[in-house]
Amino acid sequence: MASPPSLRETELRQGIELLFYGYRDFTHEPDAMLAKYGFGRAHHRVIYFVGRHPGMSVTELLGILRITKQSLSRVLGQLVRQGFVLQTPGSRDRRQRLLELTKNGLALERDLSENQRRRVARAYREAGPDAVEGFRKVMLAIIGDVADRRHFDRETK
Amino acid sequence: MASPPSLRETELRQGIELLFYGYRDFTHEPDAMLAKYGFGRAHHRVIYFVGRHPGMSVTELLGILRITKQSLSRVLGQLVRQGFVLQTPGSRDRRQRLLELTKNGLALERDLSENQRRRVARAYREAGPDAVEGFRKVMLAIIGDVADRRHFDRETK
DNA sequence: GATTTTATGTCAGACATGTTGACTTATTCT
DNA sequence: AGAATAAGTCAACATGTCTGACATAAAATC
Repeated sequence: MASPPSLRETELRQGIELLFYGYRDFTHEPDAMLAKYGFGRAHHRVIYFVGRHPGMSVTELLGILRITKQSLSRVLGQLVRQGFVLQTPGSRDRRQRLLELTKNGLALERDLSENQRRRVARAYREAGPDAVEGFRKVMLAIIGDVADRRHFDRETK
Repeated sequence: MASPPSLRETELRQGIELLFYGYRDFTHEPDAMLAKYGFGRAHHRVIYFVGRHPGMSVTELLGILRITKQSLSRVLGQLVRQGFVLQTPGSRDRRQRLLELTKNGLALERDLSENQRRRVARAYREAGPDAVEGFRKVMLAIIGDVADRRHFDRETK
């Protein structure tokens, strides 16, 4: 038989599994809601980040999502054609297509995020403020990209 | 203009984004490693859980992954044919195909998980023991399925 | 012992999401 | 004028997921 795992290894394995199960359950219900519109998780991500950063450019969105523009193009095109996202040429740089949610897009965003907000809110309430602070610390440290960590610094604004 | 988000909403939105960025970065490097074998994230999950629960049945694995058997079948079939997973009929119930990793499978599992273990280890070290305890509490509370939460109760064994 | 349920596998077809590569258009920068 | 940038488009393909239908073997039940 192999030697039993050390306490440390057990701890790390638990961390890995918490992330797996947590993310699986975190995305499950929104996925089901999106399916009713014929959309998938990719649409949710676009709607979420456009809602978060109204007036952002396509390039900025690509930088957050880390997918190719061809992948984005399909999803974004559907959302624009179906009236959830509006594109307007940038005034400073007219090559840009600045993105924002339409009224319908805002409603869908609220609907989708509401579910995740509720889940996170429940978890935060159950776990308590100190645990929340610990959760934030660990998740921030898991995020490898320093630029991404910065999203969370000034974000009390 | 819309009213500014409450502190509580900002907090919840941060939680949502921490999970998005965290999971994206958590899976990014293993995904790249798997691509070299022509495998994807689904293969990783199978290898991981079979390694964690040697001798588990296909039904048990389906219960953890929450995908259909047709989806699993393709991934599992590749892993079996390429000699990473071994199937043996159950002795008690000979309908079952009990799953375990081969020598190659074990090596691949170590290779893949090592990356994630390192990332989690670094995050745990940076954040400190109290933060880790908080992280565990919050993630457990995010996991909706009570049966899944139970994985983590007795898991110090 | 006959019937039903369970565990697993398989085939076929579809869809969502992602990739690479090549090319176009409009605009801005040098 | 020429190079670089922002965005879009077309084509082809890989992966992972799904539904639906059906097959086989073994176990459980009536």
